[in-house]
Amino acid sequence: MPEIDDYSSRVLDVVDAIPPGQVMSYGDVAEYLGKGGPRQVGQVMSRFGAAAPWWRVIHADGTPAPGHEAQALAHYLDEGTPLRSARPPVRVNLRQARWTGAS
DNA sequence: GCAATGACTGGTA
DNA sequence: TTACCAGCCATTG
Repeated sequence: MPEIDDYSSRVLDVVDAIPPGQVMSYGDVAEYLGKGGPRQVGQVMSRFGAAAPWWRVIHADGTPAPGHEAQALAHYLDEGTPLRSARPPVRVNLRQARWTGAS
């Protein structure tokens, strides 16, 4: 198990705070933290994503993490996340599902 | 210090 | 819709 540094810890904290049925883009998370960038968030998710609801963090175009599309889709259907496309390429409707930190 | 790399993004064709 | 490109930022060799 890799050690979790402070930045990664914050990223996971935000991801964990995303309510079911909603998502955030990598860029959104980075902007929310006010530090680093989308690539940094992605790197954290690749390392520690397993310890958080990674399927709620997707690309700006609504597509989930590569290599986990089927898993992500299963969670979306289970949580009722608004989908624009329920089959590959799987795409979440960010217009509705986007979570900015406001409850 | 430089170059390559990656679960990124937005624009253009 | 997909494909390619330039910009972006931290990590790694």
